[in-house]
Amino acid sequence: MGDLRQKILDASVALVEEQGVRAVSFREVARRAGVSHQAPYHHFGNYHGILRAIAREGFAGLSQAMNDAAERADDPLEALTDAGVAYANFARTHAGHFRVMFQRALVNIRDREDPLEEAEAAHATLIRLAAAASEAGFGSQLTVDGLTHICWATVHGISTLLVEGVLAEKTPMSESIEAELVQQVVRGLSALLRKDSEGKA
Amino acid sequence: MGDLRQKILDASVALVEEQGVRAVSFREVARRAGVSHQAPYHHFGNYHGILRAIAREGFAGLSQAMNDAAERADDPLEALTDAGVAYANFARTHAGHFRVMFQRALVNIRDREDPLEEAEAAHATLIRLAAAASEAGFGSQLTVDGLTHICWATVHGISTLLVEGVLAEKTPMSESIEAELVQQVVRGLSALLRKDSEGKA
DNA sequence: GCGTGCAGGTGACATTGTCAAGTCCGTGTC
DNA sequence: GACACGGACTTGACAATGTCACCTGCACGC
Repeated sequence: MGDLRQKILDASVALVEEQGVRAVSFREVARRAGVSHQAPYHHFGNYHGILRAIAREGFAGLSQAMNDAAERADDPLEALTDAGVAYANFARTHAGHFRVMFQRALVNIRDREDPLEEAEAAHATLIRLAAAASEAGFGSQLTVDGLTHICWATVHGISTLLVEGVLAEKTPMSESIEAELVQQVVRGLSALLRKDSEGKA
Repeated sequence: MGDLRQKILDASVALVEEQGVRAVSFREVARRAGVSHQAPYHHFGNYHGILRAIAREGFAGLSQAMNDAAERADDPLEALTDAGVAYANFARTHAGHFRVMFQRALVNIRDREDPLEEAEAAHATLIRLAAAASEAGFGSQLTVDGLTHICWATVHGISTLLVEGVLAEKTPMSESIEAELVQQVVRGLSALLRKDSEGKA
């Protein structure tokens, strides 16, 4: 029954979601998993090991969500757009993972020895999709890099604003309103890019 | 000589900058300030009190940076754009504050009793600038809310990506490259908005 | 039969946030 | 001048945390 590892991971993610990263304690997740305070240590080495494992899981899921969404689209800009929506929706529905993935002090994605391959794969997907859209003529007044960075920044920004509840005027927002906000922002940017390419033609 | 409070605050911000929020310990900041482990308690009530004070300071600075930048511009879109650049540059140069400001588990901006006025002021500035730009015809295919959210998301996104070092291919980026990236992203979006309004005219 | 290594447990240690008392000192007020 | 008072800071204690060193089963190869 090697499922203790996963059980600990799930308990940790749930804790991050409910009370933030600070609430994740080695001993608390052990308690929730019903084992001794040293059992997690055995699987993850140390505290950062748990966070790193969460990030791995998160980036793998993010990659898959983006790729799945992009595959179903039939135009490079739409593929980029749909992947962006998928990115933000993944963040919304996996707040626990997302909070851990992008905090350098918790997980160093770019550790010289032992970089997070899952993160690099997700990054590669983004770059590939943006390059395809750029090549197809979208965002013609921007460089490839410029297009990539604008798209990433916008999608990442709406994700963090939602995950941290910054946009909520009061009390938590409903699921559907959050989903609409994502559409508004990502499709809005997409429309600007499309119009830009039309103007050129 | 009531400067202990500020000294503790500065030490805390420095710690966040260097090692992340998790490194901020009541006792460590006291040690750095050369006082007993209970001195900070006296000024801030509890651990979250320090973080809250950091957020206050941060949002006040952010507001001022945005307002100063917007004032110098002579066109509503340019004002919005310059404020966006100021937002991201404030984040870059005040990473310690920025990390604390937007984490709900650390500081609840929208606490029902005792909301962070400084944060609300910054929010109001953003809304005012976006509304002015929208009224002037920029982003004509977007609603006011849509324009606000896209701009905020993009600017906030590039800020967090830079602050957390996600964009750095390897080792820390140089100051000037980061500054260029901010310009690229924010002015890029601005250009898309301007072009959008031209098409309509 | 026996060693080896993995999965997990026990107990200890320094360190943390917080509580409950102190001490010191400047500022009224009588 | 004596005295109460409250703010600024200290000391000492407590439970909880991450980590270390070491122990217990137990499956496997030979």
